[in-house]
Amino acid sequence: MTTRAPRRDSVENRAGILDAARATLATDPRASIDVIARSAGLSRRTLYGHFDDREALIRELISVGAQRFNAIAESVSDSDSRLALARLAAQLWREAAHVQVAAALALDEAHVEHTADALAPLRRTVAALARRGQEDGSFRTDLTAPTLARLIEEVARTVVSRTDASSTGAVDLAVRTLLSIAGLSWREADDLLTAHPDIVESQEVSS
Amino acid sequence: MTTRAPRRDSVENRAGILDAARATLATDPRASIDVIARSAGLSRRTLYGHFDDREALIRELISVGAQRFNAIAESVSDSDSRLALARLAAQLWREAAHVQVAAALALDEAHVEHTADALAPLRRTVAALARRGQEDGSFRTDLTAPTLARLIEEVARTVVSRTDASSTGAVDLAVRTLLSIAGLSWREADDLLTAHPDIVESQEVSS
DNA sequence: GTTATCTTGCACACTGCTGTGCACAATACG
DNA sequence: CGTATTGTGCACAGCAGTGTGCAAGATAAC
Repeated sequence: MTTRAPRRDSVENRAGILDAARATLATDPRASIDVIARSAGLSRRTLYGHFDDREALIRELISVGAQRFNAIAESVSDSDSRLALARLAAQLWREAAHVQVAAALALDEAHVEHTADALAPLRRTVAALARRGQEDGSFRTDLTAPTLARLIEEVARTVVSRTDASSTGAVDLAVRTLLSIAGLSWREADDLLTAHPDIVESQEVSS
Repeated sequence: MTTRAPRRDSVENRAGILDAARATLATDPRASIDVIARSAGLSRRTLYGHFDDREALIRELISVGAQRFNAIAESVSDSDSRLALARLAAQLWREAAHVQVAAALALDEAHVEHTADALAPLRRTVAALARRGQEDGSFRTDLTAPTLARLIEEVARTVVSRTDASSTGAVDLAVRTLLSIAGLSWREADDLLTAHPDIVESQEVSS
C-alpha cells in the first residue's frame, strides 16, 4: 500500500528536461518535443512520462520563470524611483537566461494569457513605480501612467529578448534604455549610474 | 503563336491574394495557405496558380513592404537630425499597415535574412542619422553610433508591431518613444513636437 | 462565338509533429 | 537480492499542413 520514494534519477531528469526546454525554446519557441528531449539526453517517450503534454511542460516553464521575475520585483525597495527602475532593470537582466523563454513564449498566441497572469505581480510593481515616478517628478508626464508602464514593459521585453546576454556592457545598455524611456535625459541617467556603480556592476556568479 | 493578354480578373486576384496575405499574416505569421486564400475569396488551389510556393508569396510580400519603407527613408531630408528622426518615425508609422507584416515576419527565422537584405537602405539611413545626430550634439553619446542605430531599429520594430495602429495618439506615442531613445529628454521632445505640429498631425487618408 | 485563360474541387502523396500502448531492459531503493 | 520504478525503442493512429495532377466548369479576350 505504501508507495516508495521517487527515484533520484527521476527527479534529476525532470529538472534536466526543464533546463533543456528553457535553453532550446529560448532559441526556437516552436522546437519539437523530440528536440527538447534529446537535448536533455533523454528520449521523447521519457519526456511524456514526466509531462502529460507539451502544454504542461510550457506552463510549468512559464510559472517558474514568472516566479523569479516577481521575486525580483518585490526585492527592489529604493525610495528614489529612478534608482528603483534602474535596479529593477539590472536585476531582471541578470535573470535573463531564465527569462528569455518567457519573453519568447509570451509572443505565442497560445500562452499569452497564462504568461500575463503569472506576471501580474511584476506588472503591478511596474505600474506603481510609473505612478510614483511621475508624482515625485522623476519620470516623464507627457504620457499617462498606465501608458508609460506599458511602454516600459514592452521595451524591457525587447531589450531582454533581443540582446546577446553574454556581451559585456549589455546590462549597462539595458538599464540606460529603460531610464531613457522613463523620461530621463541620457546625461541624467549617466550621472545616476556613475553615482551608483553597484547597479551595473558585473557580479561574479557562483556556480 | 502570339499569346493573349492576361485576363483582368487574374491580375486582380493576384493583388487580392497579396492584400489578404498582408492582413492575415500581420495577425498570425503562421496562417496557412488555405486561410489566406479563403480570406482573399479564392480557393487554395488557385493561390498555387499565382505563386509557386509559400516562400514565393512571402518573399514578394517582404519585398514590396521593404520598398515602401526604403522610399520613406529617402524622402526624409531635414537638416536637423532630431526632426529627421521624428519625421522618419511618423512616416513609417503611417505605413504601419503595410509594415506590420514585415515586422512580424522578420522575427521568423526563415525570413530574417531576406528581410534584412530588403531593408538595407533603411538601415543605412538610420545608421547615418545616428552618426549625424551624435556629431551635431542632438543625440546621446553614451552609446556608440552603431549601437544607438541598432537600438533605434529594435525599439521601432517593437512600437510598430505591438501598438494598436487605430488608436488615436499612437503616432504621437511612437515618435516620443524614439526621440527618448535617441537621447532627448521628454521635455525637449515635447518642445520639438509643439514647434512642428505637422509631424504628428493625423492626416486624412484619401481612399 | 470560339478559344485560350483562369478557377475550382477532389484525390493523392508526403512531411513533420503529437500523444499512446506495450514489451523489454536498466537501475535505484528497501 | 528482489522489486517497484523508470527509461527506451518501436509501432501506431491521428492531425494539420504543403504541393501536385487532373478533369470539369466559368469567363474574359479576341
